[in-house]
Amino acid sequence: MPVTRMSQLFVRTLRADPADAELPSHRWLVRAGYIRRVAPGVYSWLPLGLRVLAKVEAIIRQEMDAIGGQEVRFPALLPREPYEASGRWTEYGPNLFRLRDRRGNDYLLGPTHEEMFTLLVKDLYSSHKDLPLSLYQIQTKYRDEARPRAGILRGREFIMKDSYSFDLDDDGLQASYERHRAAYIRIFDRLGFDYVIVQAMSGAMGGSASEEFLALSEFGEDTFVRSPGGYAANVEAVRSPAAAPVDAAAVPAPEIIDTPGAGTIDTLVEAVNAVRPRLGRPWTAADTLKNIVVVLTHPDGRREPLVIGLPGDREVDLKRLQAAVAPAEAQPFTEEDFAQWQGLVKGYIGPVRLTAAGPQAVLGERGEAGLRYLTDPRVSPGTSWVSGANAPGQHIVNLTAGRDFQSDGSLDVAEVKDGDPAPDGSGPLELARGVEMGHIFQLGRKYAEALGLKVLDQDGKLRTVTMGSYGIGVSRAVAMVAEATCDARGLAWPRAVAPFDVVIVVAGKAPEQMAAAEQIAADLADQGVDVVLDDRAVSPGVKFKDAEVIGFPTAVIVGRSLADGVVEIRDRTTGDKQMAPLAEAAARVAAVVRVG
RNA sequence: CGGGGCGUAGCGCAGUGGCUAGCGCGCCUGCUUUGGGAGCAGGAGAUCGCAGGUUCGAGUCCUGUCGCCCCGACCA
Repeated sequence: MPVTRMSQLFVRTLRADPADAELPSHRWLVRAGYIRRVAPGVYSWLPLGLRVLAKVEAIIRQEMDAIGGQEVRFPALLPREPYEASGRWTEYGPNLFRLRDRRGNDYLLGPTHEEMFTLLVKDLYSSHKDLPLSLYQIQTKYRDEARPRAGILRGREFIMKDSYSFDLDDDGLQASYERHRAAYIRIFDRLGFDYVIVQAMSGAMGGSASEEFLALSEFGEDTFVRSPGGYAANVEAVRSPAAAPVDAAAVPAPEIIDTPGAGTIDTLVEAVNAVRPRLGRPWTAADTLKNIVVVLTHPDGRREPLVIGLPGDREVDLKRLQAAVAPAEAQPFTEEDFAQWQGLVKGYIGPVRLTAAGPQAVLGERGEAGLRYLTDPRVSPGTSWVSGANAPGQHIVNLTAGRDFQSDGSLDVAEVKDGDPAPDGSGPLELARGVEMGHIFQLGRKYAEALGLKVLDQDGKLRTVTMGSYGIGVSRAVAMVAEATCDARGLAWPRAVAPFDVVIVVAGKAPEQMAAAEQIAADLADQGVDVVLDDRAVSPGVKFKDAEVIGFPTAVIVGRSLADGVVEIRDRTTGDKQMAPLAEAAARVAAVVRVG
C-alpha cells in the first residue's frame, strides 16, 4: 500500500465556513475538502470524501454479501414504460427527473428501481427452484426534491444501496425480510450510529410491513415516538387506540343548544359550559367533535372533498394525513370550496342535523351533503360528543357515535402528542426526531403483479412472486457519521470509515525528522495501514489544524522530541496523547488501528 | 407553492449620500521564519448574476428577469 503525501493530495481546507452551510457536518465536509457543491442538492466527491464513501460502501457490501445478496448495477437513465406499468410515472409527480431522447421518447432518472429488478428477474427466472433470490446495487439515484438541504444529507442526486428479495410465498418473504433486518443492524452498528428501528408507513412504495432505521438527531426530518416498553414508530405510522365505549342508553338524547359566535373550539367550550354546565367536571375541548374539511387530489386529477371528525383538542397532522391518503394529495378547504358546498356551515359543521324525527345525516355517503365522512379512532361507537348542528349559532350535545350518527370509516390522522398512550399498552409515548438511514419493506406482490413476475411452482402452476425492498442512504450515511462525530475543531471519523487511518505530521524542518517520518509511514503502509505523510513545507500550526479539520483518527507527530528518540501519538476523538520510542511507533499505531 | 434573505476575485465580506472597485483568507515570486492556521516586500486574479431604463456619469437609482440560501409546505 503506497504512502499518500499531503503535498500531493488534492485537497484544500478552507479557513472560513461556507456561507450556505447550516449543519455542522455540511460545513466541515466542505471546509475540510471532502465535497463541493455543483448545483442545489448535487455534489462532487473529492478524494477524501470518496475514500469515506468507499469505506461505507465496503461495509454495506460485506454485510449484504454475507446474507447471500448478489450485486448488480442498473443504469440511472431509464425508459418510461416500466414506470408507466407500475403507475409510478404518474405517482412520483414532479419529484421525478424526466427527459426525452432525440426521437421524443420519454426517459427518467431512476428514483428507485423496484420495476427494473422485477423485470430483470422476470426476464431470466421462471421456476420456484430459482428462489429465494436477493439482488442489490449501490447506485446513484435522482429525485427532484422540492427543497434539498444540508449538503449531501438530502440531495437530489444521492447514492443508495437498494436490495430486493424474491420469494415464492409469505413465509419466504418474512425470512428474507428478517435476514435483511439483521444485516442492517450489523451495518448501522459498524457505522457507529445511535439509531432506533421504528414501524413505518409503506407510503408510495406500496406493500405492508415496513420499518425505518432512524439515526437520532435534533436536525432529523422524521418525528417518531417511543415508549418505555419498547414500542417505536414513525408518527405517520402510529395507530391511535379507540376510546372506551360508554353505555349509549346512559347518555341522554341529543339536544340542540344555542352557541352564537362559537365558531371555534375555544369559544365553543366556553359557550357550552355557560349554556349547559355539566355535572362532575366542565366540558373541555376533548369533549367536542371537530369536523375538518380537506380536498383530496387523486393521481388522475379528480378532486374530492373529505370531512374528518376528530376530538376538538387535536389538530390534523398534515404528515399523517398525507401518508394516509397517498398517493392522493390533501389540501385545506378554501373559501371558494365552502361557497361551492353550501351544505357545510363553516364553524358549525357536524355529522347530523337534528329534526323532530331525530338525527338526520348530513355528512357521509348517505348524508345529504354526500361527502365522505371519516372519523378518528377515538370517535368509536358509544362515545358522546358536542358537535356542530349544521346551522349557524347552534351545536348539539350528547351526540353519540353509532347511535345518532355514522361515519364511512376510520381515518387516523390526528396529531400524536407527547404522553399519549402507546397502542400496544407499553406506556406513554415520547416524541423524538431522527434521520432516515434505512428503510425495509415487505412489498408483497404489487410490482410482481403489475409487471407479471410469475414462476411455476411444484405443481406446475404459475405463482406471482412476492418481494421485499430494502434501502440504505449511502451518501446520507457519510453525512450522518460526520454529523454525529464532528466537534468544534472539525471532523473526527470513527476508524471504520476514516479516509485514512493515520497522518504523520512532520513538525520541524530538520532532515532527520522527515527521514524518521518517512520510515514510520513506510512501516505502517507495509502493514496495510492507510497512511498520509504531511510533508508540506508549511508551519506546524497549519498541519495540526488541518489534521484536526480533516479528522484523521490518529496523528503521529515527529518533532523536536525526536532528539530524545520519541514521537507523539494523538487520538483525534479522545484527545489522548502518548509518547512512543521511534522504534516502537509504527507497531503501536498499527495495534491501535486494528483494535479500533 | 408561501415567508425571509442574498447575488461584488477561488472562499468570506465591505462598498456610506452617484464619479478611478476594495479588505481578509487562499494563490504566485523572493527573503526571513518553523510545536498551534507565520513576517516583510512584490504580484496574478472581477464583464459587480443577466437584460433594459434614467443620467454627463450606475456596483450604487428604476423596471424586468435568472439564480442561490434559510424557514415552512412537500418528500421511500
